[in-house]
Amino acid sequence: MTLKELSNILGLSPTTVSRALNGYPEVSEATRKRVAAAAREHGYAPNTRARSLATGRAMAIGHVIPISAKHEMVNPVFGDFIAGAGEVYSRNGYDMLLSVVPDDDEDSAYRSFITKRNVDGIILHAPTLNDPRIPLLNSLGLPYVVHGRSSDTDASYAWVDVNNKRAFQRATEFLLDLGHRRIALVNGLEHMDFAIRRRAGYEAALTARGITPDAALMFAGEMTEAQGHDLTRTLLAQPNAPTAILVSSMITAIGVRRGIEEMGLRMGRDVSLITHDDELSYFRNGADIPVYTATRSSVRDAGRKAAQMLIDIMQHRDSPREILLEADLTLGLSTGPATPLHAGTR
Amino acid sequence: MTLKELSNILGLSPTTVSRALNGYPEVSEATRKRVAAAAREHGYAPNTRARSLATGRAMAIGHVIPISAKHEMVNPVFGDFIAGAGEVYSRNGYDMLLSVVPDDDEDSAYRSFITKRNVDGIILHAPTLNDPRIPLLNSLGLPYVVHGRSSDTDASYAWVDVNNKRAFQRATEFLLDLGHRRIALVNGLEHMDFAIRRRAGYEAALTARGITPDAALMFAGEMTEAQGHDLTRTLLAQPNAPTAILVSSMITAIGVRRGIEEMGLRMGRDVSLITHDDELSYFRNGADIPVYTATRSSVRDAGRKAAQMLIDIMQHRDSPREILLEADLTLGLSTGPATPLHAGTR
DNA sequence: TTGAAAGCGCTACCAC
DNA sequence: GTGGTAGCGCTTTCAA
Repeated sequence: MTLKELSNILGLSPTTVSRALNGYPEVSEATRKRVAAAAREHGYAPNTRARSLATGRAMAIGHVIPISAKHEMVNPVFGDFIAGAGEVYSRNGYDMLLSVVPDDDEDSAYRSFITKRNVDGIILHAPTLNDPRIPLLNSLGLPYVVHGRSSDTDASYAWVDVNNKRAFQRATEFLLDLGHRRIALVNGLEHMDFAIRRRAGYEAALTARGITPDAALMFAGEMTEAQGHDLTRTLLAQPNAPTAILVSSMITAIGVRRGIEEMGLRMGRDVSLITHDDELSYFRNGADIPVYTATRSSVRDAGRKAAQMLIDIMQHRDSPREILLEADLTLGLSTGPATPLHAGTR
Repeated sequence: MTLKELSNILGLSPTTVSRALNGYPEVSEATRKRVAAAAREHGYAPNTRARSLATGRAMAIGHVIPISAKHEMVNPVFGDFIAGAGEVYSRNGYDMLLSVVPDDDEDSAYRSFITKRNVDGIILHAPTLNDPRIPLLNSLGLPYVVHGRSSDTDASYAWVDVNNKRAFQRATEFLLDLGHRRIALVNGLEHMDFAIRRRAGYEAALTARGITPDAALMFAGEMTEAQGHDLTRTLLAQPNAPTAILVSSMITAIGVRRGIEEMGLRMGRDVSLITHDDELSYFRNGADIPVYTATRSSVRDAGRKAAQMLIDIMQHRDSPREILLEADLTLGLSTGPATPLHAGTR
């Protein structure tokens, strides 16, 4: 069913039908009703391609999802972000275009979005320190919003971010309050902006209590299970092992837990683990493990906010261009002590 | 840069330039070279919208990602599947359109894809028992491939699936080999087809050893951490507790682990856990926990295969319409005994 | 081997 | 308030 066919059925011109359907004011109420009814009856919906060719707007937004070229891993938070953004898009009539590319070849994806002209805007994921894509997009002149921030960039840009620094600062403080002094940090790769901020929060909390961050307790790497496992075994086998571990990713945390298990240690008794994800919904059961954060829901919320911001930008609506979300922190109580561990405890 | 502008620069007609760029045979080699060079130089790429309006092909494929209306959770495997599919799409010039919808309102997404005519094909995710979307899509006449299968459906359809039954059968056999007799199953919701097949595998393995599946040890629910945690506590507090737990999801397994920790039990000593995900990469370290599967990579592979199959269908190419992938099983060895647990062990 | 022109389905300008 | 019509940028006959 095309606009022309529909207008023939109605005995109206395509012009009028189009106007009626698109809410133009100069159409009589009676006609509008009649047109709407006929459209519904015949299951008419405008052809997106034709419309966007005529209007010049693609009514679509592009997401470039980088995957680690090495591990072929997709960061699970993207799913949450995408879900939040998708909600807002569909409410506003936008389509979501996804482009999954190895993280060593992202530029081409952006350029292709632009030259093929099939999106009106872009969400930029996983920004790094001084991210080169920001000046690239600025020069290309395509509206965009960054999911995260990029430290050390001169360029200005619109962004939505979770307060990673504050979240990690609070988590660290929590462990300090429990008496822990040797707290390890298992972080993401530190060219990623979020990882830099998380470390900053961790260090700030330690420093505020007069503890000098110990390089031997800080790790940055790909957020895989294996990484978490291997690091944990190494860490806990040290003569001066940490009593608590702060982990930057749910996936890595699985490996960390396994490492702890393998060492024959018990969570909450021998070692405390805080993971940066919402493992908290069942905390009510009186677990003796400190539990922290809710990034999954924060990330979904960030998706909603970023999508709305981008739409506002594209439609020249005035609204904030920088949004910092708190990670909806919830901390549990631990009954576990903070005694040092020794090699070979197992 | 439009085709017309480019043709003006070259002193050729748009027709010729179009033909040269699209590999039509009647263009002279010299012209083709000249055109290609100019296109590259001026960064010309055809406007997707215009092209697809002219050809009638959208050059895009739609994915409808259902999210649990209750939990707002996105199944992490979608990320892996999408990544695999995206790879194939971009190699073949297709865009990927994502539509994230609550699982109680999926029909509208399919219909909208079709009426708006912005995709040439669809990948159907998360099929249920006798999934109504299959006849719907058959009647709509849009090419599609199912990621998974739908038991009890008369209709025929193209699909790519992982061998869930065999994977769970093997995992169960592995636990049986270790001496376990009371093995719990923490499964996904059993209107989902994959969950039905997993249970079938579990039951088949038990039955083959003369063990009658015990309804008190089988659970089906949303695959959340909380679910895994609560179930595990309940399970292990029973007088006749299981000695091993087979878990259907990486996320749920996190909760199960926590439940085990909270009960004061030790993995591999008091209880064995097998999770359906690739926790195996670091098994070489001599963990004493049985470890199983590699769905993440299988799922990515399924994404690739499904995308290719859909493209083949759309381009009327002959190829298999049903692909069953093995889950790339790797089983570790457990040193854990299979002794019964008692309430209050903690 | 190349080009002119129609048309994909829609919007938007200009008349009435 | 309604309708005619010229494009949007491309592909695809048909003619040369």
